[in-house]
Amino acid sequence: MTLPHPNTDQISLPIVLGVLGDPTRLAIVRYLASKQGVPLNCSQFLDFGSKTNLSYHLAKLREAGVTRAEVVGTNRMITLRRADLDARFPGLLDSVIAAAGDDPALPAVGGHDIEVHARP
Amino acid sequence: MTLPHPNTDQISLPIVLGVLGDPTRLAIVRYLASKQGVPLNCSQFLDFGSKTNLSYHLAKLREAGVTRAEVVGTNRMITLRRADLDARFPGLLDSVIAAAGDDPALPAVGGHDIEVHARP
DNA sequence: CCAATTGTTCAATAACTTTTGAACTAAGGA
DNA sequence: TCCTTAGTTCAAAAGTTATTGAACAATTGG
Repeated sequence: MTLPHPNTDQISLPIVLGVLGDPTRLAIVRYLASKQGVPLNCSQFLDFGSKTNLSYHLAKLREAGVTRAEVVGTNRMITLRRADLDARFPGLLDSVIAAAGDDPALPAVGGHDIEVHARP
Repeated sequence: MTLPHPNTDQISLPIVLGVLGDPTRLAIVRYLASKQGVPLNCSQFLDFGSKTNLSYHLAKLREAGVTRAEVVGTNRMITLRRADLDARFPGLLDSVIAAAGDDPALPAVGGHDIEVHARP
């Protein structure tokens, strides 16, 4: 019940760049980065597209090695493969995320920052 | 007789990433970077594709703001827009070029390094 | 002027990408 | 067991991208 992911050394630069060169996927990556490693399930990206469409984009990100998806019950918990990407392409992810943050043409990251344990 | 280029502030992150997510164009950018700012004409990229195909890829790079093409006689002298890209997306180009250099799946950059003034 | 060099444009084609809705699977809770 | 929630798969449609060869334009050198 585990989904296929490339090993760190199988992650390909042109594939990663191509995958990040899509506004929807870039928004997903930005959102994941803003959550500082907290895993998100697919439904939390519904602002960025339909359920079917997200399934497609999240599969692309996973197959490229940008994200990791862990099966937990009926959920796929999704995280950025930050350490793996930093090991493979030092500085790349940071500069992409920083650049995306500065670009007013891209949609602002929504949500409630990194308030993980919301108090009632 | 000047070709259209985006201004620095018009350079778009997803477009740049998408354009770099092609092995031919990534090879062109690597090769330009290895030449340290020395302008190259299109014919010097013929290892990476046919003349027609290069015209296509070089136009993509130029329109994305990754390269600059200056018309000099019948030549288009091509340079990387390093300073503009660094200003717009700090660290991005450097990390891409470094990552490309480490990736054994990509073709090695050929040519004669930065020996600009070859002595007879 | 003539020929060679440099690169573009065009049309055709093939291949890939994105998006959609309907149908589906799989786990969890009542 | 039945229903709900979470997400995938499939096929179709639409759009985009890459590649090619033939024809073209523009400059330069003889």
